[in-house]
Amino acid sequence: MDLRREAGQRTRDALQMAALELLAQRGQGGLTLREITDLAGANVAAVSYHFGSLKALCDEAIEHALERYLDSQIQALSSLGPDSTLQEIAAAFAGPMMDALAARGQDLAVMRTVARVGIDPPQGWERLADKFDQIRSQVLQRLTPHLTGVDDQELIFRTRCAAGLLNWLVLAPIGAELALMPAEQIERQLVAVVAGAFRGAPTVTDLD
Amino acid sequence: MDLRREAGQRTRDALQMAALELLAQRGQGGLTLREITDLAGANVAAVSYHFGSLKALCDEAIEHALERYLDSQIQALSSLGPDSTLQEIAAAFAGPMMDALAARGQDLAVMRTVARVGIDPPQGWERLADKFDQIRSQVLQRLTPHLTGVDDQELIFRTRCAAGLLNWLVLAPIGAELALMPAEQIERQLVAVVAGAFRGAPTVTDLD
DNA sequence: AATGAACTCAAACAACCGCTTGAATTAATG
DNA sequence: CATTAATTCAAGCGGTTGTTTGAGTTCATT
Repeated sequence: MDLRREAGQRTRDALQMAALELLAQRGQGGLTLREITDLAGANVAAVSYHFGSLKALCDEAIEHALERYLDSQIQALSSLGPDSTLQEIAAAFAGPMMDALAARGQDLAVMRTVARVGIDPPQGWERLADKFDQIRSQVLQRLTPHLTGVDDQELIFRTRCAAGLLNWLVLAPIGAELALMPAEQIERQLVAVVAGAFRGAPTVTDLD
Repeated sequence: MDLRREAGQRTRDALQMAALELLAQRGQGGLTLREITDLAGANVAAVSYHFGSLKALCDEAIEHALERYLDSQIQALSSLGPDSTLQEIAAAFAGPMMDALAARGQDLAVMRTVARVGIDPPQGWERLADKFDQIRSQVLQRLTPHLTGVDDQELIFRTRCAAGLLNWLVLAPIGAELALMPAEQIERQLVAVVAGAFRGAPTVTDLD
């Protein structure tokens, strides 16, 4: 029982990759069993055989993509020094998304899928809630020294705004334009915007 | 020929409103002919009779919503004084979205539909390109005096980031949480973030 | 009252949906 | 070589999709 199982795993992976690609393009409701199997070069029955149902396949692909993204962001944030600047924090926060935009390929599909999940959350996403918490607390911890006058609730709000901004960039057609810019230019301008959103510009000027 | 035509217009409007509501909830691919007609209290054939097809109905509802939003934002921006602060510009820019979040109702459906259009653009959106240009040039004109060291391309980039941030807030589930906050708190925190994104936080500190 | 246009309706249409089935294929095991 | 289990396949299942059709209803006009 070797070659058969390897072949099975291969079609399993191909199905999951095809599902991810279509999920990134059109979201959960916009894909079809036949589309996936055609793209993967498999038979329609392979989905039921390997995953049980189309929904189970999509759930697994989404959760896999989401976990992959969260881990990369956690790693980027935890590699920051203890006295990092606002721009360094922003660069770490936006890093995975920027890298995906520059690399195109499968990473971009992962990012697009993650971003779509932010709009239409799947049902099992609570299973990854601790990783979200981990990211949030890390960002909060790094951000607090730079924004002493801002309470935690507002810092979380700004972090979610920054995350939403990034998700938008990879999802909207502007992302295609972005990918044409030199990577260093994307990096510079994006870090400036994200750091600016973190810092904010309150009406009552209580900044340092 | 009076009462009959009025009744016809009534079901036409009901269909368009139902389509808008479902478009806001689930996007272009996630709605069904029967769902729309059920919500509107009409027969399935009414769609073909009044609009020709489901797609034509959706296109009309989307374009109507988009035009309504663009006009409200143009009006908000043009009511700004000549020497408005960064926060006032941000408030005008985010105004329509904030108002919709506070009002709930049909305006929110318009905003959600507009935001979804930003991700999956309909084919006829070029017809409104001049209104997009109008908004962009107005924002640029207001923003330039505050950010003398930043070129137009980067200002446009920051504007699109700010727009994406707003779109994200009305689309993502965080929007539901936002609506629970006091309107003044939303206003204050959102203006701070948008103005912060406009201002940016470049690594080379060339701010005033 | 009769005509005719504007509109609505239940029923049906082909096409496609996700999913299942039983046979065929493949490769490890006795 | 015969057996057995894992995988693939074409074909078909009931159900739903968007759209069409022709009869029926409603109301202004004659």
